[in-house]
Amino acid sequence: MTTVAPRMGRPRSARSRRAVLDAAYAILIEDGLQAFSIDAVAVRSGVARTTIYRSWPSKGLLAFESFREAFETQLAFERTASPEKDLHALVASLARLLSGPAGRLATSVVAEAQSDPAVRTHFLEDFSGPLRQRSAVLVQAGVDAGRFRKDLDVSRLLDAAIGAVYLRLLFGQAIDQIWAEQLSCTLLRGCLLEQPGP
Amino acid sequence: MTTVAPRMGRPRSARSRRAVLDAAYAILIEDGLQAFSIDAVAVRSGVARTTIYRSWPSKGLLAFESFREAFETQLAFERTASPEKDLHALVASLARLLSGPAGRLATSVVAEAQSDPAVRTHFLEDFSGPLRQRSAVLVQAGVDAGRFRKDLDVSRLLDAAIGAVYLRLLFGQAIDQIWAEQLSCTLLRGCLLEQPGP
DNA sequence: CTACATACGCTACGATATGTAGCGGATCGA
DNA sequence: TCGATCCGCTACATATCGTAGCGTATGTAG
Repeated sequence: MTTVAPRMGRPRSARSRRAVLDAAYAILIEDGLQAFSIDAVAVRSGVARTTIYRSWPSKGLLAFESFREAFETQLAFERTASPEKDLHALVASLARLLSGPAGRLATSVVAEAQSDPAVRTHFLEDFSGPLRQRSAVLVQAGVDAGRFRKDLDVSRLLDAAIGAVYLRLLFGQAIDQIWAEQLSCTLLRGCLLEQPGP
Repeated sequence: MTTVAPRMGRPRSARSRRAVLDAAYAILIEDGLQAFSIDAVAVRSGVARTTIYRSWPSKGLLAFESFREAFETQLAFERTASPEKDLHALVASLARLLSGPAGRLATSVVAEAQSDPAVRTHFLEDFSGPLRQRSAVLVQAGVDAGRFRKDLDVSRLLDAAIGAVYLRLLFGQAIDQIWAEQLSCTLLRGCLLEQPGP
């Protein structure tokens, strides 16, 4: 990706960088992964193709950086007095975010990751991992507070929650708030100590 | 895909068809999606490139048909006296199947589906849909038998179960039987009427 | 202010893949 | 045998990739 190390000579153009990322975003949103190529980004951004190659070694990593910008991880990691509500809010905000432009970018990145190991690595380490970590803390707090089962497998719960969202995303099915609520409810029943009434 | 309508004249060569599908399978398994192209399949199979185009309009649909063959849907849809065990068995068999070659093919197909609507449609209608339908019947049987909550949202439960498996698959994490057991346990706690002891 | 290091835009090139067209010969059903 | 269709082959046009080299622009260090 972009090197952070200080360099000599002329620095990279911030305007070009912006133009490229904006063009990549627009193409992925408007025309989809199929229309996404370094060539297309070069034309749309007005930046020379060779210049793009200097900053991004592959279209996959360019897509990832565009995705990362769009996904300004403002998920609901707030911890309130109610772990149940926190989980509802977490799933709901994830669903809301991925039902928008960021979701479309995410599908492209995941697809690219299947043929580009570098994309997979960045996606896991720079994005999915930290996000999952914060989610785990939230759920674990519910366990520690005695509201969730002591032996709850937080990791599997997150596999299920996050996986469900991605599943619908990748298969082009709508992700609305009702669906999110239903999902978190279904998952939550597996977390609560008290049994819901008949 | 392959037309079923009876035709006049010389029929399509079964040997060529086999060689193409075998080559596609081998390339996807051994070298991955990145190395998968009509060209590569033509070289490996010994079948002319133009001949391949006559049967498969895109590499995505070729990958899908190869996947479909590999995934000889022998999942555990058996219905025993224990809905819990049935669900465990279902998740376990799905995990076992996708942890093998079929899983690698699946990632390729899902990736292709992100840029090829035809692949997505076929995947959903010819594969995922029917499979999900059968799974739903199994889970619903547990509800009807009074072993699962009456108000269980079967559809969301399947989103979670299937999504979790795909999530790990797409991100290259191991899918073993222990993981599958943990997953179905976590999900099941949300299905049982009786509360597990403390 | 000058010198240097690097980025930029441009052109060009070779490699690979896509998808189509047409030909002669092969192979099946009627 | 006849006709329809398929197969393998060659050829072609287009697209994308990734790299190299050139002259010029634009920063920073001294």
